[in-house]
Amino acid sequence: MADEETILAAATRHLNRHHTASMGDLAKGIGVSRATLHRHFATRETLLHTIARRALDRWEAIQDEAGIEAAAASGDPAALDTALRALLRGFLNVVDEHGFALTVHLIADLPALVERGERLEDREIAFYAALQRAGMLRADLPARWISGALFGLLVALRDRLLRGDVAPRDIERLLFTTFFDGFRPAAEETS
Amino acid sequence: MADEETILAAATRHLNRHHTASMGDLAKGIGVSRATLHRHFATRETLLHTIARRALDRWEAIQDEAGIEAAAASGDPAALDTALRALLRGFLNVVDEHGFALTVHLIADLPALVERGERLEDREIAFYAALQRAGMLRADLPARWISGALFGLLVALRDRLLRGDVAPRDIERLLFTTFFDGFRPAAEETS
DNA sequence: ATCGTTTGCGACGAAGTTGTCTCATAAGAA
DNA sequence: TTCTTATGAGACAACTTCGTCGCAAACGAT
Repeated sequence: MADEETILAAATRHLNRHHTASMGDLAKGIGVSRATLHRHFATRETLLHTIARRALDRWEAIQDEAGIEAAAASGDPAALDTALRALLRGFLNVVDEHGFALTVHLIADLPALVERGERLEDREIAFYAALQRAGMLRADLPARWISGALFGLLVALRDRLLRGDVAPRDIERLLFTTFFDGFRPAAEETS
Repeated sequence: MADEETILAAATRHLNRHHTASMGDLAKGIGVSRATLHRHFATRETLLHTIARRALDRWEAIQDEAGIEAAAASGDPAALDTALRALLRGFLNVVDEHGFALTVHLIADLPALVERGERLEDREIAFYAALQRAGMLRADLPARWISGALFGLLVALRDRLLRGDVAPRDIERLLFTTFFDGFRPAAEETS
């Protein structure tokens, strides 16, 4: 019953909703006793850091599976485009479990994790910069802002998902078209 | 020294950084004693709700000053465009003080505030819908998603501001162009 | 100078949380 | 079955936070 991975996922989902949940709250939400929770994670801090580490693992895996480094190195527009879309789809796959806005605060006190997060972010920003050089993304905006804006869109998407305002099958279209095109109507040839 | 408005603003800024700060932490961060803090706000809950109420006040004022209701009622494209830009600028003015992502969680336990937030959100969504009808915003996306995405962009902007990644004077341009145009490069006539 | 107000400081009990422990029970493998 | 392991329930002290209080000092207006 007590698959550690299961506990972590449940705890993450619960923390997504109630950021300040105590160990007792979490145990109840997960469906295990507080003692069991403590057997798996000696400390509340340990649990939080484990969750954060797992989120970073996922993030890194998504980047790797999308092949952003190879694509950036190649500079090939087609490869870059493919990698970008794979990256976004990877984020969408975990958008419901991982509270992106939350993760950052979970690790604020552990320099090693903070630094690892920054490395992942830098790697991603370098990828966006490559996309800009290849003409696949606007070059008149900082690559760092592209990263930040995408992050914000994912946060918003997750929020809307939680509130049931958007359907899961729509999120890919919403993210892609918003990220690429924004909200200005396509210029039409007015007759 | 103890202007209540000053205390609220300082507490808000501090909570933006440390979501779980105790009354002692807040008092220290603000620069007053814990007793004084309790004299102004009997309970931590009271303080949080006051902050949330203030955020809702600001939000409503921004909507009012932008004149989104009149613009939506008129249906006039020019008026709608003016109101939209005023709305965005209004948000930008408070983006550094108010943690948008935070506010929602502060009021989660007070139905009256939740409801008020939903009313403001609905009013804004009606405004976006009017913009869509007038052809000023894409009509192929839910107005509710427009609202959410804008929210996400503001969260991201605030985050980048806090981290010093973007300059205050750039945020208006970043927000406007991202919101309207996204990150796809403008189609160029390749020679 | 004096009075009234506000503030900081320190203390207090009440309440909640944390981490540890014990014990009885349930589950599973040999 | 029997033995091993994992679990739930409960109790425990240590710690933190909270809300309140009393008191002395600082401040401001008259």
